[in-house]
Parts: sequence; structure tokens; C-alpha cells
Amino acid sequence: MSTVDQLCTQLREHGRRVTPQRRAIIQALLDSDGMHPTADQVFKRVQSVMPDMSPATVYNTLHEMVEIGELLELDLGLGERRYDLYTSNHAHLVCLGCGQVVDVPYSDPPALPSEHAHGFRVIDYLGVFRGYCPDCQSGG
Amino acid sequence: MSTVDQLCTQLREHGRRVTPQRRAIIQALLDSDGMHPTADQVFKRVQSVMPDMSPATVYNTLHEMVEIGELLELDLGLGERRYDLYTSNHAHLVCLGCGQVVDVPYSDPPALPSEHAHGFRVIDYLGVFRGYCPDCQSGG
DNA sequence: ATAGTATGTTATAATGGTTATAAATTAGTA
DNA sequence: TACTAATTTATAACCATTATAACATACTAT
Repeated sequence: MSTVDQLCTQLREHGRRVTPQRRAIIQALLDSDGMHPTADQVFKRVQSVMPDMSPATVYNTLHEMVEIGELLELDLGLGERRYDLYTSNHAHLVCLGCGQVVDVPYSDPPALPSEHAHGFRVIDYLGVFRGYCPDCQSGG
Repeated sequence: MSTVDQLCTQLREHGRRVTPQRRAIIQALLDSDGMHPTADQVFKRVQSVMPDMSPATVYNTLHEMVEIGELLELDLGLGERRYDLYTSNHAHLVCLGCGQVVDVPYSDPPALPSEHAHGFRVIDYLGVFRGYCPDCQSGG
């Protein structure tokens, strides 16, 4: 797992500046490791330690992190985006009931056969298993 | 590929009623096969043939179709949802530049190893290759 | 150290796809 | 043919996200 300093270095190496706000946001992402927080959840966590934080700064910083390739933005059809610091390549298991997201390691990273590539330059692959967690199976 | 009548029968078998509006929306989905239209694109297509159509009816009907399992709702991080009539299981290839979506047949349908299932009952799997199409590679 | 400047932060308003509401209409049924 | 629950519609509300512009600050070069 990365450290705040390592991720700040990544920001600097991509021409971005490091501010106290960004350090706090990165810290919040590290603290939320595996929880796949929404932007608002990151905001609330940072706000508890830096009360003047603006939501816009959280959105901006999350975008920066996505742009430099250190953060994954997940659109899981739940009405909000979730964020996940890049670690090893993994799929996601999503509960359609409560919205919880669990990491699933890949046994075999999938590849796009060139006959189906349509000339695309492929950047990454996202795999999502959708279903219902034990709690949401009983409830409905 | 299904017909309008077959999909209407599916609606009826799930306790839903068949209306002229729903027939027109289903027809528009069939006409858009492989184009992964947004709700608004479906609306505009239906409107050209049924001018009094309301956007709300399109949203409602698309939801019905998703609920009865005949339509796939895709959240590809492009700010809007795209719809795809269920056919064979396939992945999607998405251009991060222009937003076009292309179907990619699976060579091997992925399965979730039980040791990583966390007790989930898995409904389906979505695979998305993200990248840039030939046009968007040159442009930026 | 310091000043200069491009970058970042903030409050605020705007955006836009989607959802909620409630009155009018209609499909399916007895 | 009449009944009733489901559907359609216009309208307003929602809410995550994005745009804007004034203010503040991190980095750089002196």
C-alpha cells in the first residue's frame, strides 16, 4: 500500500502542487482502503479533521488522482461514483441491495482479442459481479 | 434477436400491462440494436413516431424492462446510462473520448470463485474495456 | 529570503440526468 | 360495459457533480 508521501510525489511528478488539503484527502483515501468511498464520504472524513474543507476541493483532487492514474473511479449504477486507490488489478463484487462493494482478486486478467478490438487502444478493464450480499438475500 | 411481441409477452408474464407507448419504446430499442442508446436517445426516437410521448414514460418503461431482466442498464462513467437488450453474454468496449460503446463477445464467461464470493448470490457479471477509438487516438 | 505567477481553494450558482408527485387516462377483467 | 388497478403525463423536485470567479497559496527564480 502507498503512503501519503508517495502519492504526493506522484502528484508533483505530474506537475501538480501538493497542498494540505490534498494531503488530507489522500490520507482519507488511505484510511478508507477497501471501503470504496463516495466523494461525499471522503469529504465528510476530511472535514472531521479539516473543518473548512470545501466539497469542490474533494471533487477536484479526486479527479487529479484519477488523471494521474493513482485512483480508480467506479461507476456501479448506484447513483454515485466510488473511489478506489489503485493496487493490484481486481474485480468488484457489488450488492444491488445495500450498495456495498467488495474487492475480488483476478485469477486471470482478461485480454481483448485483437479481432474484437476495432482499433481501440485499451487502457484498462473493469469487471463487476452484481448480486446480493447475505443480509440483502434474506431481506428481499 | 427478440421481437416486439415477444418482449411484450415477457412484460405481461411479469404482471405488467402492454400499452402503445411501451410497444413503441420496445420497437425503438430493437431499432437501436447495438447502439447502446441513452434514455434520451430512446425518447427522441420514439417521439418522432409518437409525438406526445413523455420522457417519464421512457424512464419508467426502461426500468420495467430492466426489472424483468430483458434489458441491461450500463453505467459507464459517461454521465448517463445506456441500455442494451439482453442477448448473449458479452463485454463492452468503451471509448473514453467520444463515448461510443461496442459489443465484445466473451471467449470465456468469467465466474466468481466461491472463496471470494463472501456469501453473495451473484446475478450477473459486467466487463468493460476502456480505451480510445481510432478517431480519438489521433485527436487527443 | 522574497516576489511573482501559475495553480489551488472556496463559496456559490448552475447543470443535467433522473426521480417523485398527483391528476387524468387506459388496459385488462369480470 | 363498467370497474379497478396500472399507466401516462406534465410538472416540480432531487442530488451528485461541474462551472464560475474571487481569493489564497505553492512553487520557482532571483
